[in-house]
Amino acid sequence: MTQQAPPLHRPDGTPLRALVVDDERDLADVLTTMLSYEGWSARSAHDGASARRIAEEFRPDAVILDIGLPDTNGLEVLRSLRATNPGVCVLFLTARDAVEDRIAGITAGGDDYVTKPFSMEEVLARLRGLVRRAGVGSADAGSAIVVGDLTLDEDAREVFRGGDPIDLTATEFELLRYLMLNPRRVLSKAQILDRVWSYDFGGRAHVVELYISYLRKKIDRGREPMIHTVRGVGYVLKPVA
Amino acid sequence: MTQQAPPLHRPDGTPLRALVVDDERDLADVLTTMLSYEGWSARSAHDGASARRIAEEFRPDAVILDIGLPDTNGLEVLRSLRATNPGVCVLFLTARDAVEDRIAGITAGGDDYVTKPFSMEEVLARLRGLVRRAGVGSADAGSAIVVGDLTLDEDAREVFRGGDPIDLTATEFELLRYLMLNPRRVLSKAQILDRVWSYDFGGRAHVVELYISYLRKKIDRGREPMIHTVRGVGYVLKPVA
DNA sequence: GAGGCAATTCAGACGGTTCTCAGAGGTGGC
DNA sequence: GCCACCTCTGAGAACCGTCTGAATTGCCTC
Repeated sequence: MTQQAPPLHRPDGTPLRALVVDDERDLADVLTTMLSYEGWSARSAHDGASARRIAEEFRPDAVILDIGLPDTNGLEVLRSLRATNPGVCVLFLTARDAVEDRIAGITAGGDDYVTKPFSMEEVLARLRGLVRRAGVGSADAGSAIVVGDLTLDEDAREVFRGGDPIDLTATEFELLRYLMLNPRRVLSKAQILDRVWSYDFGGRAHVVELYISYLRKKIDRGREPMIHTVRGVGYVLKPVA
Repeated sequence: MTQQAPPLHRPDGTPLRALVVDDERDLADVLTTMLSYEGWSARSAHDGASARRIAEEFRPDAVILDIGLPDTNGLEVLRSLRATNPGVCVLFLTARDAVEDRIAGITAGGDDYVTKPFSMEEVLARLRGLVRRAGVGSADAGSAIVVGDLTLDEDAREVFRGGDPIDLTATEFELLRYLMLNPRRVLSKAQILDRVWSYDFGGRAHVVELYISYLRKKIDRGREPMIHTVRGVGYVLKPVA
């Protein structure tokens, strides 16, 4: 729900364009909607043929492509995308058990991939990374997020609080990144769950409390706290004075 | 009921449109009526089929959707809404105990949800937040409400009186927000109760007095008072000087 | 000034939320 | 295959917010 208004726009000022290609309509719709909220111009396609057609006319800067499409070979789609939109960034979606080396082959050109089921945060972060490295978006974007004396580097996967390095697990990192992308904004547990945990996660908001507690130990312990509880609502990350 | 006339209109000057989808007719009607008073163009639907039909023709900017609909799967309705009205804001209504398992995964970036039983203030605030962040309404709307030297920030859930931060509980916050949305207007206790407390609250207006007393302690103590009692009628919030 | 009613405030009970710990289960690395 | 680490579940305890009831204060009228 955040609408981060990241500096995602082309040199001419129009928003970056993303095309979502997935035959699971619900998933494609959710991704498309979310991308719109994040400042992208987003469209979706549910099969290879329409993907090709839309890509030609829409001219996306990035494509989120499920390579497990049923009607067409995902690689087919990829090839025609590349033919009509040379230089487009591609983020692959793939089932967990898909053969790893096949992925490695097709992502050679600087593309990236995410395994299903993924979290929204993961997809967005990867996409941001892709366009940043491709130099498509506005130039100023670095790979670090800064809130007060907290720094999080996406590429290096490093976190510092006032010079001290902080070791985080994967989940802790994603949670902190989400908080840092929304400083001073109170985020509900449901919101956090939706964004940081996989879309098929069945558990309840209790995990959020648990991971907030982990983060506090690593980030706030012995310091002026940055993570605050808003009882009955959620959590906020605030820079210290 | 207040008729706040917030700046809710589309670029072309017509009011924002909201569709309420709930099979509890009474509740849907109350919501629809209230939205109309608040300056929305509002309509209601009581099942999935009519929701779909109305949405297509009415083209709402926001939808309030009970995902516990009996005849249809709420998710079905959601899908067809998304298909015909891409980018529409959705505010989900859900029973308290059904919450966290089902919601996760269906809320795309900008959606939000409220658990039944809710207060009108809660629904309105969430809805305002949705359209504000989606950038649908008039552009000037920030997340802060200001009355005199009192400031209330919805996103950060922060309140300041003349620079001093003020810590409020959830109920206190909602009450103050309602007062601040109606400065200089005398609000009766019944009105406040209807608006700030859940629709199934059985208690009496005494709680309103109690919470006004809490608010005074936090906001007015040691300062020129802003909250005034109008004996036999209700309360008013006035900017000082 | 007395009486009555409205409003305020206090104190305490109750219930829900949140935090934290300990451990089970799973995953990936070696 | 074994080990280390990560993630999640469940339970208990502490904490905090909400509401009730009763006592007190203040206001208005007669």
